[in-house]
Amino acid sequence: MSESSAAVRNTRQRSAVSALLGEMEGFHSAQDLHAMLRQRGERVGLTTVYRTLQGLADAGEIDVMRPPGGEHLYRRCSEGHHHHLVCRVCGRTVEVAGPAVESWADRVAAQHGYADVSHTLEIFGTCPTCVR
Amino acid sequence: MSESSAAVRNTRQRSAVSALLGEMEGFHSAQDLHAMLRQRGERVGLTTVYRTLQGLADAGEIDVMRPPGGEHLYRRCSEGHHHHLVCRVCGRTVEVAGPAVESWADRVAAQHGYADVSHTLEIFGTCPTCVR
DNA sequence: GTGGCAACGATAATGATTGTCAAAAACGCA
DNA sequence: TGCGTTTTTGACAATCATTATCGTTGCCAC
Repeated sequence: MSESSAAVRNTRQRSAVSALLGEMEGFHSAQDLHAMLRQRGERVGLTTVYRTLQGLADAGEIDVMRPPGGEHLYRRCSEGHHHHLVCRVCGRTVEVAGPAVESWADRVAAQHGYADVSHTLEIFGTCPTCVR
Repeated sequence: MSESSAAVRNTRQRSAVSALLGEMEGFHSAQDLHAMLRQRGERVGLTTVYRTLQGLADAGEIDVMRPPGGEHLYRRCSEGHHHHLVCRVCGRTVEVAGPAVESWADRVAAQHGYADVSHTLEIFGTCPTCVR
């Protein structure tokens, strides 16, 4: 019943997922990542991949994006809070920071008395390459 | 063969869905709306509700929200482009406009050469009532 | 009235995510 | 280092919103 028992253990599978994310560029779905691990010969269950990704996301170590009509995509990205500019065609992604937006969201929420504020923001467009 | 052949027909079901949305407050899922129509004795298929909602959303007549981990929610709301501040607990929703955010998003996208820009933004928090 | 064609709708299919639970692995401690 | 406890794992089943199918219905133009 102690509160110190919330130990997170180091397991082979957790390391594998984390390592894979470290080398990957761009966003990938849980199923994607699972398939890649399999190809490498890592023996990891799909369930575990989901759990690990969720854990990492909760811990803020990875970023989750939910494109319209698709599965969740995960990516290791820079520490601070930021958003994504995603190409609608090829998926190319740029990280963008918008301090003004953050403060605006907080301000608006506070005005209405909302507490514990968070937000999601994605920008979609067609990247220069795909425009042609 | 005229270009006017993209006729949208007036059907009982389409009217029913549209009318229901007109009287409802707040966001509701497709399944919700379908159940309500059923209770009223309107005979409408679930498939049709989905199709109709999609059509209305494409036409910009209703608004779609995709809360994390849940189903799509639909709502008839004001014409212009706006965003939502949603209570994480009770779902109470406030429409908010953020002209600064719109222009910021457009500007950022343009800087990176992205065209045909759109974006999604939702703010989540705990409303005053639920905080207590 | 009638014919063409879009809309409907019951049902099945899809597919990502989550729940289950026994077996395996990791960590703390002696 | 060895052992018990507790977390974690993973194969499989379940869930559940959404989409596809396809024969039938009914709107609308003529």
